[in-house]
Amino acid sequence: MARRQADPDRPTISRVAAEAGVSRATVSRSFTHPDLLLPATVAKVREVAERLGYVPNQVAQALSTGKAGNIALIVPDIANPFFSALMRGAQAQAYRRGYATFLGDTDETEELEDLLLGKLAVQVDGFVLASPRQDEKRIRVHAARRPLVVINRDLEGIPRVLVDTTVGFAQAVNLLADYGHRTIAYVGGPKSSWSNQQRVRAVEETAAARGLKLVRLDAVRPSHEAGRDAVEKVLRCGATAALAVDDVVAQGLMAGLADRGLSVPADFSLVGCDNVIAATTYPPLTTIDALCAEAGRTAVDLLIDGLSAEPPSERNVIRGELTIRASTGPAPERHAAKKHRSPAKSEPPDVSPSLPNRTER
Amino acid sequence: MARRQADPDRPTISRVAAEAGVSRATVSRSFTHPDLLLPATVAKVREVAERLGYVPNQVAQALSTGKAGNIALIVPDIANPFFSALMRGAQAQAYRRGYATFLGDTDETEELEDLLLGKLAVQVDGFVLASPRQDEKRIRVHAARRPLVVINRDLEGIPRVLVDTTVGFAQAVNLLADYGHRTIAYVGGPKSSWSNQQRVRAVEETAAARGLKLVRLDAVRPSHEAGRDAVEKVLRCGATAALAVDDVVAQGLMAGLADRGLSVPADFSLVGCDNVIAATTYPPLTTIDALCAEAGRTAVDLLIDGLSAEPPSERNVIRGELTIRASTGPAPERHAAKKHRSPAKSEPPDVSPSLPNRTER
DNA sequence: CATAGTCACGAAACCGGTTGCACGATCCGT
DNA sequence: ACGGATCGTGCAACCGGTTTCGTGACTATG
Repeated sequence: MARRQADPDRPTISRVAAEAGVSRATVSRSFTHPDLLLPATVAKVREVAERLGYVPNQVAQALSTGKAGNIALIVPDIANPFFSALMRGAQAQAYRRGYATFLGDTDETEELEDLLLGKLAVQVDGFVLASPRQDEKRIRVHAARRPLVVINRDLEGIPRVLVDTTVGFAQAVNLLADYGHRTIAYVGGPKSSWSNQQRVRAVEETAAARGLKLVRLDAVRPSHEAGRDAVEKVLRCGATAALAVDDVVAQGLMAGLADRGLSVPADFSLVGCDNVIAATTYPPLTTIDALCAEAGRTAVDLLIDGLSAEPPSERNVIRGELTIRASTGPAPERHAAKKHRSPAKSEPPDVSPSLPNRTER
Repeated sequence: MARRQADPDRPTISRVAAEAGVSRATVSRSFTHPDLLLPATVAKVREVAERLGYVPNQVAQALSTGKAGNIALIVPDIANPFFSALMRGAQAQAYRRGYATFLGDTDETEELEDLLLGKLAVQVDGFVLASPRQDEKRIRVHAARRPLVVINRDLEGIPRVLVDTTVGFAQAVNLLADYGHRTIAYVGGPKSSWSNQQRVRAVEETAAARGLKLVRLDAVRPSHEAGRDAVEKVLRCGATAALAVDDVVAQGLMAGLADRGLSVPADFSLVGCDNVIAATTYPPLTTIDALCAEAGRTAVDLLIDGLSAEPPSERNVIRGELTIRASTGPAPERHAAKKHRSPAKSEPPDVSPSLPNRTER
């Protein structure tokens, strides 16, 4: 026996019980069900516990009760600012509600996602799974074993929070149309991404409605390089504006355009999505706010609420709206695009009928 | 009794033992000390376990052995790309070595840092504490209770990994001097940040050695806004180049300069630090590579190695070197700074001779 | 062929909590 | 004054593993 406990002087429930002259059960109850005891008893136990610096051992509690007091957050890529922001919101909320957070980075692979969900299962009371890359079947298997809230994937029967950017993308396409752009491009992300599919659809529909020519390009992994590499194709097809699946790709596009001597928004207009690095680029990106932090927070609330009560409202939609900054402007005059150097001082057209009034910066 | 276990059909060691016709002890040993058993027995148990889908319950193991199989990663701000990158490296390495990772975001406050270290202590075998904001005393208290590896703070007696950017900053100052800049600015970060202190010193020394005038500005929190806001002061003091405590601040400076119609590097040169968003700005930032992922990985290795063997090498220095990109160039001609529009195609001067060799501490 | 020494395995204690049940004390009604 | 609730607390089982110690079988030795 006597495997050494790592923290040797940490008092246990037995020590407190002995010191206070009560049983271990009473000490336990003083903390978990004080209403069952005499106030005087509770006070005495608490006093002794305080003096000894006793803190219940969470691992033992977890084993005994089956409640770990932990949740896990599984994301495809920590370094992607969208997920960083989401994690930040989620972790803070979990902490506020007394839960500690495990972190899993799946490196955008299904295998790791599956493995992590399996490995962490015992240690947590539930999962927040952001933008899963895995197929639906496996997700359902995991959801059956442990409470699980999904972010940005629409799975019937599983509690989920969805950031609806369709309205935002429609607004963006309308903005570009109002600005006189006739050919626009959409630079997309992974096929398996629900967000991407949703955005594609919104852009296609609105472009059709406004009679715009739309060119679709797909980036396998949504990265800066992917954006930069897409520029050539975008320009070749004659587009004068592009919408990107996220801000990172949009920033990549911006760099690629700058490399070719094109300036934004004078020569080309750009719209991102997420609003997470959008304010820090130059020029600041017009983008659809994905309310990442709120999504993370909501997912955690949903999960934790669902642990005590019955599973909560299943489909929670957060609507992201367009935030207009400086990367969008009037279409350049035809065939005068290159080396056109007027700072585009013209005001945005009055697009109010088709636009929200939210015009930051 | 019968507090309900959350995962009802998960087989336990007893079920496996019964099914295999052996005792629980034997099942346990089949996994932890197979050398003590007959190969045939091990094979049989393994087979049954496999069939039942048995996986040892990590919580029970933790309680019994005192080894949790978890580590915690405490950072001041998840959303800061430097820490994102670091976490990515750390988490991946922990996973590779069979450890799960807790995540703590301290929101740049000492209090949360202290609280998180306390709360998580039972659940983890050790901590990686990145860029602590807390005072040394408290850190030592925590280090005494649990193995702890610090990143970017030089605390005698505590295993630590330090990203030494002094050489890189010296190289950067020399580069600027060679380019003909006479007045340069350093835009710093939090006082409590070891990295910042170290960088200040390197810049001061090298600037003095090269006879440059140096202006120091401090940003309380290293953010984009802080960088942007610093531009006015920087310009007012006549600097033609600036070094920033990190890439985020540098990017903020870039935006502020652009707002004033100044272009980089033609009118002003800029150097960042970390090399984490540096390649994605436009123009790409000259920066000092802080090898974030490597730092995270090293810290985790140090920590885990230290759990079995005796505490490892204490002071581990990773040297970050200058990465020259496009944000640095020749100093503009005097009083001709504004609206100067030559793309500065000149090659960087050869900076090697004036570089210091190893300026540690 | 008796005895000591190995070896593989099982019984049971233990990690540090929680909780069902029993028991004794107090309180109440009649 | 007595019987039955009610209440506060302790006993002991339990969560699911690990590990010490002991035991019986088998082997080696004299």
